[in-house]
Amino acid sequence: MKTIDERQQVMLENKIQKYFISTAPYIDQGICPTKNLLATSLDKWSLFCILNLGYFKVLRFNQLKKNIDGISSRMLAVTLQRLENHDIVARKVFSSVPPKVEYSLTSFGFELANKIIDLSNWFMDNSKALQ
Amino acid sequence: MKTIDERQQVMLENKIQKYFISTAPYIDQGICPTKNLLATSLDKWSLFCILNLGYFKVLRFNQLKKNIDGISSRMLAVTLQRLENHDIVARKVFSSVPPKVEYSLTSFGFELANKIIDLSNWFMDNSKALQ
DNA sequence: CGGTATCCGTTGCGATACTG
DNA sequence: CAGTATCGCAACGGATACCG
Repeated sequence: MKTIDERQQVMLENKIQKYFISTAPYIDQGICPTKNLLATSLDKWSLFCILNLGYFKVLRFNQLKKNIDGISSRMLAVTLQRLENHDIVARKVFSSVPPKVEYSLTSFGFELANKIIDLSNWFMDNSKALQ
Repeated sequence: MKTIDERQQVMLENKIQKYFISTAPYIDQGICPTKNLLATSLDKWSLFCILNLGYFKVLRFNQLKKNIDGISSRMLAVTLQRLENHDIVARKVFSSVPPKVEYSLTSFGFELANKIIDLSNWFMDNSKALQ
């Protein structure tokens, strides 16, 4: 059991202060960045999409659907659209018949994938409660 | 726009592989660690609880309720219980009348708070889409 | 003070069917 | 192939009332 010293505590307080200062203008407009950025980018299906695209680099719609066990067309479409709107995923359409659409991570999405997987692995290594 | 070189890609692939290997046993039991750890620890109310406890160190139930704008008793209770079950928050009961209960972060919760706030601040600094 | 119990509207999301 | 449209169930979560 590590102890939390005063210096660590002050560092955390400063970071939290920074967060509340930078989010305040959005809160005033009724927009919750916490919810819009974290919660919606880190839900279950988003995570699987990001990890799949992080691993395979480029995937088509039905390849993603096969890889992500249990996802419906609707949720995959909704999730990918949201990730595209957040500039996490890039969508490339080839105008051919039958249609072909390729999904991949943006550079922002690639950075995000790294941060998320680090957090996830830390969780798996350190959490005592997995249920 | 940074480019993603081959070395970075391979590093990410390895991390993702590690994640899928370490989660596989749970998946087989029908438990989804991704959902149970990330999604439930990082929802909107959990975040506010963690950040408040990170900032003020120790808070009582109704102090938390005042600080977290809009939360109901029910959701605060549910959220705190879940965080306690995940060993993120510690609950200390003083058997007195009227009752007094103090909440604080565990050392695991403190580490988590740091990781979450770093991710949140990175989001605020780098994301183009806040809605 | 620190919750729990209940009700109930809203949202999420899976299944199915359909389309350019 | 890559989605959209519609439906309907189930879970989430807010409001209110109540309790040790």
